[in-house]
Amino acid sequence: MTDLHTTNALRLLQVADDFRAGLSGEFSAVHGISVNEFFLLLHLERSAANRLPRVDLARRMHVSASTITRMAAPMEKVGLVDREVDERDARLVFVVATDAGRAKLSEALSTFSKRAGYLFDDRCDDEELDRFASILRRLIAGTGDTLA
Amino acid sequence: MTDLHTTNALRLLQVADDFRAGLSGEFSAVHGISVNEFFLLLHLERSAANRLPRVDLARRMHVSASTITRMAAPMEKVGLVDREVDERDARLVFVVATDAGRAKLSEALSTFSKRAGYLFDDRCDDEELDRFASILRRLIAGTGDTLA
DNA sequence: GCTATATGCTTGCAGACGCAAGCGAGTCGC
DNA sequence: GCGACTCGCTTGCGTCTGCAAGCATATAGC
Repeated sequence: MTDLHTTNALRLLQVADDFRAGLSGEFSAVHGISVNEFFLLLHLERSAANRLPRVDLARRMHVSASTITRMAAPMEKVGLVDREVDERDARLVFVVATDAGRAKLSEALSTFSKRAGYLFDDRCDDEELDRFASILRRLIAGTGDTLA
Repeated sequence: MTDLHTTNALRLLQVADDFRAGLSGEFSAVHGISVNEFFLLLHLERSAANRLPRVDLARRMHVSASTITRMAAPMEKVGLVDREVDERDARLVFVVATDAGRAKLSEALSTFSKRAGYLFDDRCDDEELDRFASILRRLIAGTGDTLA
């Protein structure tokens, strides 16, 4: 039908969509956050001092700067993140994870891991898992932001 | 940091997002369609008679029925798809690909394959590609709709 | 045949997002 | 210093999407 590259890309997108759709439901029901909010918190945790400028978050998350502004606002209200202005450069506004934010991330991450387990367990042995991770790592390379 | 299942799932989502973001720009610029419209056409092509009930499309594409309604309308206007009502059951409204729709899909698919080539080429050898495809196929299994 | 229920589709409304414009803050050249 | 440019953030507007309600059609029980 089509070449292997194409088939792999199609399957990749489909698996990712399926997984994300499953996550979305459980996240909003159990943790009260969206998948994007989860990733925002995760990016913060993986960063230097639990904080990132808004423009950095936007680039890492493949969303526009305005989306970060509008995502952060309600999260500040609920106390998941705080707002910090850089002392040197007043243009930079950091999104910083609060203790509550890190706790929420931790809960959500365990849900994430559980579903990741459902996805891979009984479908891959350990060696395949390693190879899979190795390939994915190379496919990410070039974007810069690691996250995993 | 975290177990391999989790790492793989995170990387999977990230690679898929990166790839989809890249596609999105080229699709709208070169072919004048969105990524979702591309997938709609692809699902039709992969189906029995180049046509599917709207509710089926919705399930396969992980979107709501209303989204299909609103996606199909402008595509009918442009002539990419047609509308057919089932003779036996007047509730079923099929979305059917026109010749123009299949041609558009063919163009877009070549763009898709090109980008899939960029993604995998020089990063995986043939054996890895096979293993990758094998794993992804198993990860999809269970949803029913194949697509690839 | 008639009512009750289920199914597929569409529409009103609200939420999330991108783009472009606007504003404040920093930097460079003079 | 001072103007011109750049950069980060926010806001207005249009688009896309999901959810819930409504409508039309089909099916089951009587």
